[in-house]
Amino acid sequence: MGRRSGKLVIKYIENSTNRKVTYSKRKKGILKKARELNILCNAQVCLIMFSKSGKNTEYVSPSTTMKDFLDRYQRETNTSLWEAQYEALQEELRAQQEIGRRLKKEIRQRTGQDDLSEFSIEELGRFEKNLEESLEIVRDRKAKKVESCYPVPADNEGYHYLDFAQKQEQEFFYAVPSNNEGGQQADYGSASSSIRRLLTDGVCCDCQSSEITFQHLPQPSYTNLHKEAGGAYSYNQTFA
Amino acid sequence: MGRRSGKLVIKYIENSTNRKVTYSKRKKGILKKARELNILCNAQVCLIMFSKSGKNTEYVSPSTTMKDFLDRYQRETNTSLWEAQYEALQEELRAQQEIGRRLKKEIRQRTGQDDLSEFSIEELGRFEKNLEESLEIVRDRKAKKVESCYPVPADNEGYHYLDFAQKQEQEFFYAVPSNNEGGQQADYGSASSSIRRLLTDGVCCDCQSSEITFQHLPQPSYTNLHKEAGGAYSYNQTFA
DNA sequence: AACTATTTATAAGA
DNA sequence: TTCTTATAAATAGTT
Repeated sequence: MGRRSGKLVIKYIENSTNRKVTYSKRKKGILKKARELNILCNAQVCLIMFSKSGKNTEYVSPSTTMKDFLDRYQRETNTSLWEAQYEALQEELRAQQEIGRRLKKEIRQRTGQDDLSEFSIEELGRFEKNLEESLEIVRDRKAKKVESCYPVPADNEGYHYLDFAQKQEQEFFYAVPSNNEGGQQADYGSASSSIRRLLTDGVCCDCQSSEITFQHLPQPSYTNLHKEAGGAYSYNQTFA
Repeated sequence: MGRRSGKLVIKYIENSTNRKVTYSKRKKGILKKARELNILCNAQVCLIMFSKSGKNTEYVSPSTTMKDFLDRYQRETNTSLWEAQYEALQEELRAQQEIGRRLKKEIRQRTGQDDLSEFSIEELGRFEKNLEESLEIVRDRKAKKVESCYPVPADNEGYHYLDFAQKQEQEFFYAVPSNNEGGQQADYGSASSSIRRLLTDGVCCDCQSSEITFQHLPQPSYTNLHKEAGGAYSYNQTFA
């Protein structure tokens, strides 16, 4: 089209000024076409252009953002434009989830909450022995703790210590019912929360549910950022 | 343009057939414009269209792929189309790692490998009680297993069963040294690997190392797919 | 899917 | 750049 005799040959415009003018005019034209296509046919259109000098112009049909548009593009074309960047991360996440699953199962098995039928008699025996050893360690620790908190006084005072220790035994080991009905909610300071809950509830922390929730984990800060970021790619109305 | 008296009003075409025809014609037209803009002005153009029915058509200037084009778009517009997703994944990974860390610590504490000094006497007492309960459960399971594997015969044969069970006790509980020096490497079939290793090694699976590796995790199948998919975004020359 | 009257886009000129 | 306008190109309505 235009004021010329004969068909226009589509070929790179060498003259810089002419090329720029043509780019400007045609850019305006194609943007208009994109918008018309959207209105006439209710089509969703995304158009991004970089001029030779690098300046970019974009159009995305209204009621969508560039990000949403490209998300849809990926979904519906069954392709992935950026999965490569996430691949390693996703794999790592899967591995970590698997680790968590196994660890939870191990704890459930250790606390008798989970099925032990898959183990042989021999294995159960070893497990039993292992628990006995753990029990031994804990008892030893407790004894040492008692000793350090309430050091054994001079020989002639020995009676008092033993008396106290026995009293403690009774209080500590039998005061809390096995199902912890009415168990107290004391502040246990810095010790690991899972063991804390174990100690108060008598069952493993979160192994009962399939998902562990750490309310005190830092909440991701991108949750809102993400929504806001969406607007950044919206329709840049360059044409009249 | 077209065979009509007066200017064309840009408005949604209600008639389905007309709309489809118009979409087809104008889609062809805008793709031609996109290619011409690329050739005439050496502009890089990306055009994606979704028809109302969802069918998509795309164009990317040659010598680029859709991915490269959008990478450039992000770089040069200083925007990020998928950073939010990346960060979400990273956050999720961090959370899972934290979960794993806590679970591992819990297991180490349960097996007496980890420091228990942070616990009070009272807590250690509860922990002890919990271990005793677990031990009870495991012993009960083992007893049931023995019973099911070697059912108690008629009353007058009872002696044989008890005799056998006692023999088992000795074999299972005292045959393996506490540090498992020279422990056997029997095949334990389908039971969970962490408990397996616990049973054979006498220590918690992988809690000693900071990272657990599961060589038998299913490898992601998309790894190669993705590379191949890359070509899918290249220039789709729809027009003549 | 073609045809073609007409509108629309735009190349060249100012 | 923007306007003007002659002309090519696109396409709406029709077959």
